[in-house]
Amino acid sequence: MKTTRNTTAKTAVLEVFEKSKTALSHTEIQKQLNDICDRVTIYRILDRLLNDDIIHKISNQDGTVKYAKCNHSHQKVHIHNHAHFSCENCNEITCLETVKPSYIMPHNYKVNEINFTLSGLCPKCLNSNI
Amino acid sequence: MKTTRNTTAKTAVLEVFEKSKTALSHTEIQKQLNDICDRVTIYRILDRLLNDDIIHKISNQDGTVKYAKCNHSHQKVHIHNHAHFSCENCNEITCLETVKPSYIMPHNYKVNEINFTLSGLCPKCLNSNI
DNA sequence: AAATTAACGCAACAATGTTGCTTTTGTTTT
DNA sequence: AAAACAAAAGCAACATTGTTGCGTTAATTT
Ligand SMILES: [Mn+2]
Ligand SMILES: [Mn+2]
Ligand SMILES: [Zn+2]
Ligand SMILES: [Zn+2]
Repeated sequence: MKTTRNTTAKTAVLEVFEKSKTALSHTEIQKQLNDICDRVTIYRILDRLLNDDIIHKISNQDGTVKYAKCNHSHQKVHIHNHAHFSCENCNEITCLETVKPSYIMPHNYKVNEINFTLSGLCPKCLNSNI
Repeated sequence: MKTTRNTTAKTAVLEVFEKSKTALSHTEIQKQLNDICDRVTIYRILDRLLNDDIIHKISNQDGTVKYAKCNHSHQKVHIHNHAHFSCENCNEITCLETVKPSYIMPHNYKVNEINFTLSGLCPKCLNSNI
């Protein structure tokens, strides 16, 4: 059985996530790490963290991919049913943990996951744009 | 004022969309066109069709980008508020024109657009997997 | 038919992500 | 504490996707 190790790079990446209030792209993580490791290493760390349900991936409408820490209290079954907000002005993506959409599906579909992203102006940008 | 022209390549791309029941990626379009034009040309045609609200763009959770024809009856204000379904088995993406999520947002956000993608098994794959 | 310019083809480039292979390092075992 | 083991890192090379500049082609107007 394959065990996971706590390397310095992985710890550093986790610290970056811990400090950030918003979701982060691979490039943003790399910049914050000040090149303490190779970019491939960051990709592999992200893969592991995704696999261990420590972070989740958010694909934005514009094609950018970001990652954010999961803040669930380690349930057995891990479901990401919350929405995300993408600000058109500052391009920050935040988890909206409280926003869970309700919807009616046609028959004969099996839904395993949902991805609900809203875009517009975040509170910060809305206030500064009065 | 810049006018748009009906070129053979653009007409061919539109025909591909017309024939397809599912959303198409740039690569899928290129294959169906049998290289009648350069790949850059397809990108530029897609840009124009997006701009003219003839197609809309769907970014999937896995990072793939697809496009589908808009089937609205040319309203003045164009809103894409329908959901999309992404099949984990056949990787097809379809518009769910009838599925429109309801949700409650926190204050101080201005929502301009929503992007709601569900993934799982489509009716076709669900039936063949019994 | 000639003029105009949107659109095309091609080459070059950029961003993002993946893979193979050797070396390093975290963890377990002796 | 040293040796053994294997996960993870580093590095180079490659793949995919999308963009840009520029000379040429072709759709549309005059
Ligand atoms: Mn989570
Ligand atoms: Mn539409
Ligand atoms: Zn903002
Ligand atoms: Zn399917």
